[in-house]
Amino acid sequence: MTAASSSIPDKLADFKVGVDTVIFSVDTEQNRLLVLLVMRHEDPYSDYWSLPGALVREGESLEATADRVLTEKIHVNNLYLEQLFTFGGPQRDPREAQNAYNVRYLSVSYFALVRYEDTALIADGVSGIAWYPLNRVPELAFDHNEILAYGYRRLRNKLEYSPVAFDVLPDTFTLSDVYQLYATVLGEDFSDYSNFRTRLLKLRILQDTGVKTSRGAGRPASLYRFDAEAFKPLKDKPMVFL
Amino acid sequence: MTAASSSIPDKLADFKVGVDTVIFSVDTEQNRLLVLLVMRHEDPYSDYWSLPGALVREGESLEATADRVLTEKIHVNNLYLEQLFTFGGPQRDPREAQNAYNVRYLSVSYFALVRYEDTALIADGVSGIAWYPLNRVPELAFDHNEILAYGYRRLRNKLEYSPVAFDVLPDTFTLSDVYQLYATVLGEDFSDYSNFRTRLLKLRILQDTGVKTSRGAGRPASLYRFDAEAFKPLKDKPMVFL
DNA sequence: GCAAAAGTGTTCCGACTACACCCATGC
DNA sequence: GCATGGGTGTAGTCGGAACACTTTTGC
Repeated sequence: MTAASSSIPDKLADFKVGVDTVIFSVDTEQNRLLVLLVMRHEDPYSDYWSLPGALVREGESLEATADRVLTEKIHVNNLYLEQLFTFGGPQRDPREAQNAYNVRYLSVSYFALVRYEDTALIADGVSGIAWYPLNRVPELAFDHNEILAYGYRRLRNKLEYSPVAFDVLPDTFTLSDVYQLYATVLGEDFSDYSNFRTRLLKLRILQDTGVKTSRGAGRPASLYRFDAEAFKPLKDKPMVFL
Repeated sequence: MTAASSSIPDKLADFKVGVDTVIFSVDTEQNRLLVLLVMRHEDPYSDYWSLPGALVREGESLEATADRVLTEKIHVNNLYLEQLFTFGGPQRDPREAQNAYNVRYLSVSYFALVRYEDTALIADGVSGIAWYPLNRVPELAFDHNEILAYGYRRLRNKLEYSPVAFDVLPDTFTLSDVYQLYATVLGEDFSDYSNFRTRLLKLRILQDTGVKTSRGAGRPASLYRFDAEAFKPLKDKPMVFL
């Protein structure tokens, strides 16, 4: 880490480190992008919605803390987890001012994408917890609106440049499932369906299982499976998905 | 990196926060990409090269700490500074084990790009400090090789998707100056010079000053100036530079 | 003249766009 | 049949890759 400069008269700051997670999910029924929020019940920002978070415990890695936040709030089967950004300016947390020991709070934010169908909110009766459609998110505690905005930017990028989508889709899925997911996150006007389809298949990372599925009216669709092996050579190559 | 053992009580960890900076520079004379390293003189990792860093002081923001590291080591005129990643697993720093109070060290890494010509290393006589060509970097202290690798990835991305290059170039420059910079960072085979030239001019973000400059043999080149106004509308748009 | 560096133009080809159109199902 | 959603094909266009060629300097 750091070379402790030999001449430091200035006092070093003491920190508690928090992990705030931006947890996204896609409601494929209603085509909405959701984000998980929890209601605060303590000062500061009591009665404000906020991103789920926790303070890092002894012996616990940052990522483990993020995992703990997730499992405390939802039962997660499959997900994608990635570090976002670290906010650490002094005075970003009002607790610092009130604190006699002058402890600072640092926030390492993580961004997660989970399967909506496989998650069950843990209703503990007391603390409110809810999926919010992204466009209806209220004013949040701390600088959480800022963190959320940054997380959303990152989600869109991830979707365009990496196959995260298949982490959140079921094992087998139709091509319009994929399209719906992309359209929900990126906006309706991101691409024509048939062109999207062509480009996606040209990547040769999807296997046609041959199985057809019929959902109401219309021609039955083929079920596809993500081929992790076929994707490997493309890993870390410059590539665009959409 | 999940280390939360269940036997540990739920005590919160106490942290000191360090800022480690990956400082890049381009030696346009010799077409080399350089990174700034400092020699450590204390345990742990005494006599190892490491990234310049410092611990965050009371009342000091993370970015201010990064700035302090820069000004302590070099006189900087123009630069680009951006947060990279936060490394915070337990046991990444050997000092943690020796420490009776069980204080953990978190490292927030920053990445900077500075003008080689405008910087002067502060030779304090004691601690070694040097520009290393990227391909000759030795084994570094802590996980600094990892941080450096990540910083290099980010530098290449920045160059391709944003006009950082013009932050490090002089006010006026020739088109091959720009090309040299890109080629040095991205590798010789990233593009043909004339195609690079065409694409760059098509962006219409460079003004031809009309002034010619002659450097030895060959036809004199036009000096261009970066037009920040013309770039504004392109800001945050999806665009590729190279 | 020749070498060296700057600057221009041209051809080829693949990718993306915008559609039109065919196919298989429920009702 | 017809509406609905799945799936295929095609013509036009844009932009990048490769490379030949011209221009202006130093020597």
